[in-house]
Amino acid sequence: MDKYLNQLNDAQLEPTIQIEGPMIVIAGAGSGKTRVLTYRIAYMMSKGIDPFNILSLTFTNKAAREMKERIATIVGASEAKNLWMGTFHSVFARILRSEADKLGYPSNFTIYDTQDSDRLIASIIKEMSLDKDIYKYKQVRSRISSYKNSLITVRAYFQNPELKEADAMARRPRMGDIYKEYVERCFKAGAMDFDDLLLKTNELLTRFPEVLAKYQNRFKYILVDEYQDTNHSQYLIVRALSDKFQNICVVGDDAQSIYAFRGANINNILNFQKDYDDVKVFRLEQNYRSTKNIVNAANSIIDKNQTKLEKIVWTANDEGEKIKVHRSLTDGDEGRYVASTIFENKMNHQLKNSDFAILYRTNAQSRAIEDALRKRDIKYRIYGGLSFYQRKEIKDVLSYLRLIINPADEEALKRIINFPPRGIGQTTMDKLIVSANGYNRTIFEVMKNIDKTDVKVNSGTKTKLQNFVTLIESFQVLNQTADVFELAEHVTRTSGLIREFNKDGTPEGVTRMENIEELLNGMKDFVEGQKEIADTTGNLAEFLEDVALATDLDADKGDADHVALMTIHLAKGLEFPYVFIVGLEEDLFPSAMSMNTRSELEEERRLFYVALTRAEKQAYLTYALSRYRWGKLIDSEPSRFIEEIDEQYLDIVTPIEERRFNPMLDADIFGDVEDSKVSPNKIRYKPAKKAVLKKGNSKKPQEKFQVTTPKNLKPVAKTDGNTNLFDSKLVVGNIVKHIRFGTGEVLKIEGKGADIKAEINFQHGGVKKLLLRFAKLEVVG
DNA sequence: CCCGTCTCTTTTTTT
DNA sequence: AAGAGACGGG
Repeated sequence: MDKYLNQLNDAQLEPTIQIEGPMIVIAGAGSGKTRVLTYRIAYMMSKGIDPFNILSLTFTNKAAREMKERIATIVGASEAKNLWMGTFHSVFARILRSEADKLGYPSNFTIYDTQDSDRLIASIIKEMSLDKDIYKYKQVRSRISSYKNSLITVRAYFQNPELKEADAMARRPRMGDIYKEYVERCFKAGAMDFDDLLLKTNELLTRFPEVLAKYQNRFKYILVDEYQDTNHSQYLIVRALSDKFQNICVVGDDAQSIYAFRGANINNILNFQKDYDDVKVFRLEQNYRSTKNIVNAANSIIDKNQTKLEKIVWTANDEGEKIKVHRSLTDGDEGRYVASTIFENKMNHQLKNSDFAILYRTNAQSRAIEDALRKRDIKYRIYGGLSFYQRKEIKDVLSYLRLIINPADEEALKRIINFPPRGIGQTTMDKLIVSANGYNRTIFEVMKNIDKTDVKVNSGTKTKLQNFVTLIESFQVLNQTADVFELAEHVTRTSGLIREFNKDGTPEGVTRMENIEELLNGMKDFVEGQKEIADTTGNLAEFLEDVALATDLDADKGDADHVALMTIHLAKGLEFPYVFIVGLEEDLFPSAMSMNTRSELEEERRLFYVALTRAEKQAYLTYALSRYRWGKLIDSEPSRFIEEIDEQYLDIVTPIEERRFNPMLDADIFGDVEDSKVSPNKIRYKPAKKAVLKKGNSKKPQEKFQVTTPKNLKPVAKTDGNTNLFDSKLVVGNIVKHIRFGTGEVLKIEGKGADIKAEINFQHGGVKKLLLRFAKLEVVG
């Protein structure tokens, strides 16, 4: 153990060997906090503390797994295995399963994901005949979510006139009724949503003192990582569990609090010292990750925030390169700049793809970057976005499995009862739902006992319903003997899913089949893996729970060498030698949704801080002057965050080739200016006085507006044939190739911006007008 | 009841 | 640009 402790500096060592009592470690970015947490747990175990008594809550399951592995190498795998480690959601889901009966839930309750919740809420709104434009299901869901995270139960809601008033003011007086119905329907379906996993844990610990005592005694030592991102519900769980022994160690960085949108309360960390007596406070301020330029630049940003704990992050590392700031004309150009910069860096410095990360504010931004990377043949992987388990075909398979272990699961049932099509339509479903609500039974029960109910359907439909029930029941029988993989294979074949996805030979159908195959392989791995672990049964319920709480980060297939693409939120806790932060534009980052209040803006700024501090050697900030958003090309202006960085740390680069003129685009952007329809000011271009744009670039931005008119331009010859022409320089006379129509000659180009059309005379198919935005054309001459 | 087509909305971030 | 809901023909 000593050999590990010797690796720590004094500031890190102190909290590592402080075992008893409440304590907080305020850990700046890159200050080695994971190492402190890891060694601290190992140290505790080396001092004889039973791992069964240690609960360690992390932000992702991946973080937990890695930490566990690391501890295993120090104290031995058999000991480390007994640690309780995981996210709030996964740890307490596990506890809830074993205590479920106390709350009236089955132990095999389903976990509803966001999509399930959305669908249920949407159908409730419909059943209640409410106006769906006023009661938007996503808004309703997030409202319900925030009630739950603040521990406002349905009863509490109705007891609080202020809440009712607030919803009534927002023109949603029925909010409470929807909430009530939603909670009841979840309960009846034997389902908990993400927020329930925390809310029900609180309920369990408050209503059953003996249960609370049991877990207090079990978890004598509690550690919470990323404490700045805990919400009220999580806060109360931690308080309750740590109340008896008060051995609570929280670690976090208020400057990296970025989850307020899902209820995280930064005050949890700011006020921790008031919550417990004699709190020991430790600060980790030396950054080991990044260069001086990066650390100092990040400090200069976070300085602009008012709400923060005082700390000084510093580094003994090299000065390093300045942060490069790059402007592009379009998001497509931005992608190409990133791709070519990665390409050059790899060549010049012998780097791997995995040395690079590209971070963005919104998932939608990945597309332009992907295109550029693909063209450069740079391997990449997208993290997050639509995760594997949320894809339609995967959710379909999983819904069958969910229904097998929990036939009450309403959302799973509704999803698959008519997929593949079985002739059970909406009309029948509506009747079933009404009846089920009337009898206070589940839909499945009503179907099963259809003759004893008041449901009026014709005999054909009745047979179809009975066949479906029989199908599911036959799966249930098989589940007694088969493992997850065998069962799922049988289900996909017998249910007709495979046939359904196979029937159209479209590329889309092929991808779907591949995904199902991947899912089955994953199940096989799961089954194999479970055989090696003694205390688990490897059953279907466990697989589904893993899947429901898996993050995309968890599913990392490891070894492949790829550039990482992800949102900044997902990048928290990670580090990369080279980091590109793209789309640094007003309304995008900071997001237009989050600049209305000071605190929202401060959260965006913390997000930027998180992004920048991921970089070890070099950071790039890029922005585009115009970008496609919801299908339209819109102008953007550089993010205020660029200006907020002390300019001594910046290097403004905008290479010549990236400033090349692009007739298709520029005809529109600049055409308006020349027509004087729009004053130059309205083109949201930073005025020259801004330091950011002045420096390092002899060509002043304003000059660009007078550069030229489209007709003066000679089209640049295309080199790579695959480019979508909208990004390129199509002119009259070009010979192009279309996937369906074959080759043809461009006769005319008309329209502006997103609506640019080309009239093309195809050899087969004659003259067509194509929207260049969509047409996949290749220039051949 | 099914399915294709059209229109409309929607996009911030995630366990 | 993609999904969800509405609509209408079969």
